Amino acid sequence: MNKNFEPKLFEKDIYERWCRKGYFTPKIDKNKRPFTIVIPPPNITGQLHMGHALNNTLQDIIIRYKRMDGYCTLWLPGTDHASIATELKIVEQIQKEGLTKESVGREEFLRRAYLWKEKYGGRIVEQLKRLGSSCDWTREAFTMDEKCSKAVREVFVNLYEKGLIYRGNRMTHWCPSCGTAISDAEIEYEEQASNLWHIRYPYTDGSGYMVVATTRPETILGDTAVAVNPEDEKYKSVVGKTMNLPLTDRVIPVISDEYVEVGFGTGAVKITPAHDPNDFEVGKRHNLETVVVIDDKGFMNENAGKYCGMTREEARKAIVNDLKEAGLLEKIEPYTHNVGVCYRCHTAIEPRVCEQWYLKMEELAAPAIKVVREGKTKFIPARMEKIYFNWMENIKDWCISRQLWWGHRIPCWYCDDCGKMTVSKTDPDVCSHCGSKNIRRDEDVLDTWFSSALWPFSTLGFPDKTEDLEYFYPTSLLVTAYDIIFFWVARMIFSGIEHMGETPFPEVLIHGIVRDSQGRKMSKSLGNGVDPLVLIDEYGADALRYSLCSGVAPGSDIRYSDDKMEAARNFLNKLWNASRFVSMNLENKDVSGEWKTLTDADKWILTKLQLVTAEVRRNNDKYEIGLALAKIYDFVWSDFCDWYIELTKPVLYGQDEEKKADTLKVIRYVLGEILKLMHPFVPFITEEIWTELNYGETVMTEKYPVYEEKFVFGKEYDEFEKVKEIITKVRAIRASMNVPPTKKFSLYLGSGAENVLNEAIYIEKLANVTKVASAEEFTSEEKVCRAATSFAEILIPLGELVDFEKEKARLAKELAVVENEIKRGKGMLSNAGFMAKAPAALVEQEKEKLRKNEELKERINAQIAELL
RNA sequence: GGGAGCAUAGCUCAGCUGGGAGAGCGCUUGCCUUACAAGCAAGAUGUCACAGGUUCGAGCCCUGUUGUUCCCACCA
Repeated sequence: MNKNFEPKLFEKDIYERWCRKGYFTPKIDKNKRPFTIVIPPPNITGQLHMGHALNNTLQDIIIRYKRMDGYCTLWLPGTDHASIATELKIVEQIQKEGLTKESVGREEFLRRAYLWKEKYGGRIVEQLKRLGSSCDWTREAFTMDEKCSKAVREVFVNLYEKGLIYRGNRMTHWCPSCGTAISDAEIEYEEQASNLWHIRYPYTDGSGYMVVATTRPETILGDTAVAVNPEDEKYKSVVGKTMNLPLTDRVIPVISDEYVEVGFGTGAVKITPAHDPNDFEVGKRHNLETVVVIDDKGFMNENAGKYCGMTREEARKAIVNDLKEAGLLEKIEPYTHNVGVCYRCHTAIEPRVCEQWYLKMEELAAPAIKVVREGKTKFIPARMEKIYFNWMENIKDWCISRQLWWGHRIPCWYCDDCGKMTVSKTDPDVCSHCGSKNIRRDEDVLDTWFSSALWPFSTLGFPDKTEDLEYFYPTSLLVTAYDIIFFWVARMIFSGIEHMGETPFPEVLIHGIVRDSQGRKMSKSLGNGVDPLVLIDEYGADALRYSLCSGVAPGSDIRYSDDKMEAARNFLNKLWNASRFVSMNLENKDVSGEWKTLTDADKWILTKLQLVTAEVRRNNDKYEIGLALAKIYDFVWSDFCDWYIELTKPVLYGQDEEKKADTLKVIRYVLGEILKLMHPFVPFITEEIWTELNYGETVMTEKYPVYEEKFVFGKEYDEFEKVKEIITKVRAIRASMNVPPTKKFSLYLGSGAENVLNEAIYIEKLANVTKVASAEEFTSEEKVCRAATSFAEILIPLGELVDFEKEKARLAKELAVVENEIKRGKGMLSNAGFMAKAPAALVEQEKEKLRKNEELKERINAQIAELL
């Protein structure tokens, strides 16, 4: 084995071997319980970022743990076609050739998109592999593959036939840059510093003007009324009057509507039904005309007169200018407000009235709320359910059509003769209503999330009743970040219930996002992103996995830092070297067969191993990955390396061959259990050591360790804790007395430490003393340093090295600590309330503690007396 | 406007059903001890944000306050 842990040397080979051996592919076994996770499919346009790394590491840890724990595990991977994102890439490519999307046509566009997908769509998959993800690649899916497309079509038609999917002419969020409608969930709000422009609207009767405040002067051209609150005294007399709409020759009325808030702005609101959702509603109530002035690309249209052809921004400037010149601009007030932007391209959303497809949500949401209320789907942590309920209970109909080409084309045909729609699972040749051949297919595609919503069953073969669907659905767990609870989790839940009759997963593990070392979100614009692939190159996939998961708690964000990467790498290096120690000692040794006799040190580590195994399992079962890792870290570094390995040295470097063989068997066994315990978290290094030390073909398919009563030795464990205490005490004295490491001395143990004398060999080696004997044997006149442990006194003849002042100070300090403890204990035990109400075991424990402390105090006092 | 999270060592964070404050990094001191200096040993460091309350007992439970981060809604 190499002196240092160098993951580059083996990660790739190991992953290839796992794939080749088919370890990731489950064999359906009705006698086993399935455990299924479907991957949150990354976009084909995506590159692995830290969020993916965290998300997939968590899934891999859980799936590897369950696999080792005897489940028939399936981690089903795949990718998402990412309608808008991919379409933008292709458009960009086409533009580079000086062409446009329209000029190349739909067919050619799609051909190019598929080519692009073939070429780049697999990038992220390869990157997931580098993380060690144990996905079943034989079942890899793609939201636009045949299987998933069939499911989409089936679901669309069923929902349409049930009347849940409908076409409607409504106010829609429109992204002028992407050129498509988007759903409510796809809008983000950004706070932007802007102005409230106060504009004078002159009355037609020449009786002056009314001042209207707006944040969007460019929409003036689309105004069809000005509204005031009916209760507003200020305006009661003007309702019904008409006014000249500035910069146009149109005349609009003053109307009254509850929507207007008295006291905000000027109390008068210009109404632009075509370009504002609230105004649209007002317009409907008052039968106002809808004048569209901005087109689908964000340019002013022919209704905008001289401003036609300008962008929204240019028009705003020009209009404000013209208003100023016309003397109609009362004032400009700085104003900060939230502007809705497209979550993909961050362009300001333009609300627009247009014909789109919608999914009626009320009926679908109700049972989806119910399953979570009833605990049939649990969010971990539970507080995430509030986010879910808040969204589901206020849900609006979902706009599912997109004016794009890359995606699932809506299976609806319009008849040019009878004008009716044909919606069908198979492509029709004729109109299903009149039989006409003059039918055209809808141009639009479905929202990407429409197909993602079906992911837990579309990937398993739905609508066909496949063996996979039968066995693996419902899946067992979904692991995702909180930012896509609305986009994805909620929609999968109602889709699963609607189409499969069952919630798609009983548990949803929500994790946070990865931030930079200062707690900021990683973003392209800040340039603070960290590339997980670079980290894998530098530190190895295991170190990345470890650093992402140590200290991770469900639902909370984590910070990335180089320090954490180094800490992870150091820990793995520690494991590596511990294994190297075992490996070197095993050379040319026969360790087959059972061990014969166990030393107390062996029993101590075996007991400790059982305790940590039980705890790690408990944490794993609750998906408390961070806690499990912390316990493993402690056990491996402190107990195994710092104590047990050191304890084996006196034996391994000694002459007793039989003892040596037994010790080797124990250390080899404990290391093997460690490798199994750690494998789900750091799969590569554990596999490398496993095969390097000839434990077997792979650790991946080993049984995850269980707590074994037969390896728990309570008495010896307690006894050995005493040995450790003595060693620690002697080392501390050596340090505080400035005794050089080369200076050796003897050690005498007082009454209470009789049993510990049997373990002298360990104390000699680890505390660096020449001999350990009973205090009764100490007869020398030499100056001696006395110290107290919790169970006995110890004597160290240090001769001239004993410094009375230092000794006095040390003992005084120890005395103070003990006296404080005694005070605390006495306080508790003399408290009537405590004695009456505290559990009996606790009272006993306190009594025992007090007794021990009083003994300790006596010992220290005796030492102080001795000193004087 | 509605809701949620967080506040513990210099930094990053653990702390399970209330019962003597923890880890990593950093810091101090001494060590190249034949697994590992990416290491070993020994240390120092806390008004558990603040104010009340419940309790025999509160970092943990309740109420309020402050600071901070986020989500939802979106009034021109």
